[in-house]
Amino acid sequence: MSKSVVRMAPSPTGNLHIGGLRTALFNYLFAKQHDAKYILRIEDTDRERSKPEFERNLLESFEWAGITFDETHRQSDRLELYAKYIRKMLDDGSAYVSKEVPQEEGQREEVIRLKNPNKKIAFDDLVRGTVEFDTTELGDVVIAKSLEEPVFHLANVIDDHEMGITHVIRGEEHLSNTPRQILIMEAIGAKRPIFAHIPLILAPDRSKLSKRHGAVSVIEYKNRGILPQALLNYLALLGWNPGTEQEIFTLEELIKAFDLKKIQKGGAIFDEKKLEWVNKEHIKRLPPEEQINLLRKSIENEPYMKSELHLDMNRINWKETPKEETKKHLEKVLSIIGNKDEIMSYAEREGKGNVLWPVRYALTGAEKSPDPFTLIAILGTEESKKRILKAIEQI
RNA sequence: GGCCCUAUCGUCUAUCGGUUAGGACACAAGCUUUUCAAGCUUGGAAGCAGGGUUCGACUCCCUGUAGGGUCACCA
Repeated sequence: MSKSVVRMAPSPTGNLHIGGLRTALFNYLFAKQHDAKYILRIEDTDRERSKPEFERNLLESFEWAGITFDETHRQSDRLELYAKYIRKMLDDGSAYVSKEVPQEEGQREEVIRLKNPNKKIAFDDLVRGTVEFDTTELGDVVIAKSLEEPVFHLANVIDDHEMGITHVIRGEEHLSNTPRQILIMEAIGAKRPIFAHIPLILAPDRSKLSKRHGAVSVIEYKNRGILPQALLNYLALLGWNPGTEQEIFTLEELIKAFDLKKIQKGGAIFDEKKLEWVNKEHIKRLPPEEQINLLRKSIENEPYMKSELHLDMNRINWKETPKEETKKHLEKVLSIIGNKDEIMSYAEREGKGNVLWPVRYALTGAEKSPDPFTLIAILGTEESKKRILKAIEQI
C-alpha cells in the first residue's frame, strides 16, 4: 500500500483560529497513525487579503501547539504550475475564456471558466457517508482571473493532485465546494482523494465562530495561559470521542485513540468553561516545578508580589484564635520554614486554620492567594521568613 | 430563496431496536476548621414534532420544524 498524504491548507488572511487548529490537529493525528506525509500549504492566491504577518501567525501558532509538518509550500511560488494547467484546459476545451460585463469595481472583462459538463456527482465522505449533488446549478465556475491568477478551487485541486494528497480532511464549510472541485479534478485528470468533512465549531449562540464572540485566535489562548496540550485535547473532544470515558489525553494518547469514523456530524459549541477544566487537569499532571512556575507567572502582578505589605492585625487571626496563640504558631512555623512536612504535621496538631491562615496572611496580606506552601516556594524561604517575622513584630 | 449537512440534559457526548437513557463540563446543596483553588457527597437536568415499519423505537423510513454550511473574479 502506498503512503498516504494529507495536508493543511490555510489562507494567510487572518490569524489562525481554533477551528483551523482543530482541522490541523485532525490531519496531524491521521498522519501520525497512518505514517502519512503531512504537508502545510499556504494558500495565498488572494493577493489582496493575504498578508505576511498572518502567515507568521499561522506558523507561530502551529509551532506553539506542537503541530509539525513534513513539508511547507506556498501557492504564490507555484504560479507557473497553475498556468500550465490552465493552458492545457484551454487547449483541450475543458475551460474557456469568458467575456464579462463587470458588475463591480475591479472585476475583469475576461475571466477563465470551467466548461461544466452538467452532471450528477456523488462522493463518499468518511464523516457523512455518500453525498450527492447535481452540478447543473453551479454553472460554468470561474477557475482563474488570468493565466497567472488562479482562483482557490483551481489551485487547491491542482496542488492536491500534484502533491498526491490521498485524504482531504477539512471543515464542513467546504462540503458544498466539493462537487465543483471534483469537476475540476475530472477536467485535469486528477484522482479523487478520500474526503472527510469535519463539523464546524460554533459560538455559544450556535452561530459561526467569529471575532465578536471573543478570543478565537490560537495565540490568544496561549497568552491566556492555556497549555497547548490542553487546547489540543479539548479541540479533539469537540466533535470526537473515543467511545470510552477518558477525557484527558496527551498528544500521544490522542494519536492512539483518534478515529475519523467516530467524528460527530453536527457542529459543536465551544465551551470556554470546559476548556478551563481540561487545562486544569493538564496542569495537575505537570511536574511540581512547572506548576509552580505557572502559578508564579499568574500571580506576578498581584500587589503582594510587587510592593510592601500592609497587614491588618485584625485579620491575621483565624476566627477566634487569640493573638498570643497566633504569634506562637507563626514563631513555630518560622523555625521550621524549610520543612513542609513538619509544618503540616504541626498544623494538623494545632488546627490547620489556626496555623495556616495566619501564615498565608502574613505572606500576602491578601484575602485570596495560593496556599502558604506554594507561596513559600515562590517567594523563597528568605523572603518568606522576612515577611513572617514582620508580622510577628506587629502582633 | 435553491442545494447540501445536521438534530439526546444549558454545553460536549454514550447508546450499533429491548437501558431506571450513562459520563463529563456547568449549575445547586452539603462536607472537609488552609482563603481561593482543589477534593468528596448528593441533586436537578435530555431523546424537536407528527406519521409510519416493528411484538418493541432515541435508535430504521417519510414529512414538517429548527440550526448550520454554501450559492464570489474569498479561501
